[in-house]
Amino acid sequence: MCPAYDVYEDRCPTRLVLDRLADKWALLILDHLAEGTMRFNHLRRDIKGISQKVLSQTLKRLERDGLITRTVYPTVPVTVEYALTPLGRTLAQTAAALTHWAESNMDAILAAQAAYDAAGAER
Amino acid sequence: MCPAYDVYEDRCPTRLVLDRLADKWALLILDHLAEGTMRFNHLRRDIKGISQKVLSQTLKRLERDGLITRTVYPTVPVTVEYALTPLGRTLAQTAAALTHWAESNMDAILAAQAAYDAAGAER
DNA sequence: GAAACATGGTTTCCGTTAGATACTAAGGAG
DNA sequence: CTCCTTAGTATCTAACGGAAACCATGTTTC
Repeated sequence: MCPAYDVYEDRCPTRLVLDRLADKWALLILDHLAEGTMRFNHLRRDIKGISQKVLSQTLKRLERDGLITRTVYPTVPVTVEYALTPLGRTLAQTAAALTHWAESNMDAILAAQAAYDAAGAER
Repeated sequence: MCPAYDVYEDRCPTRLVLDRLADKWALLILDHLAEGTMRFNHLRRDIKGISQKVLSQTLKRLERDGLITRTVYPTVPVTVEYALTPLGRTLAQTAAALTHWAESNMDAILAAQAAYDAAGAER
């Protein structure tokens, strides 16, 4: 047991959570669901490049963690809606900070990579 | 090209960055380096459970992205120090938000998982 | 003089995972 | 009768991560 949770400890449960949060697709899904309730194929279309399997798996994990809700409507064909829980909404804000950081600092990173690769090529 | 960067676009470079940031080990390393300059084995000891290979690879990627610096001192045995760059420091703040979220919301997530698993077992 | 220890890695192997693709069920449109 | 939609599951393969061994180098120990 961890008296106080500590992500640096190997067996601390926070590690399990960090494993889940530190996932590109989970962050994108949470970030996107912050805009409102969405259906499976809607998410699949908007989050370009995600496969059906990974989307399905990631949604299931997020539901298990209590971050999103999954509501099935018995229409034909069946309709399934995903929405953030209050807990998920707090995390989505943090996730948004990460995606914003990425969008804001892209240029600096691309420049650093170019400089690094150029220095490496000279050797 | 993305006129404005957009993480939802498949080929946008922000996706590459998000891939890198959304990595458990990278987040922990950045978060830990925020406390100050550190050497290889120091990081390895503090971040419990990380393997040498993964630590080495992750440090290399972070250096290439311009987030950390790597300084070699020709002592015996050789000393290598890692430190955050100014860019890395801004990201470390965001990373800290994630690890803090994990530590703060552990209980809620564990409870959600238990409830989910209990409901699933009944079926 | 060989053996052990410290540093900061690289190499090798193996198992899990992710991604691509194809398929399912169940009704509606053409 | 065939194709379209919905929300997934099944299957196969390629890539990735972790464990452990190995490397170079110099100092200390036996």
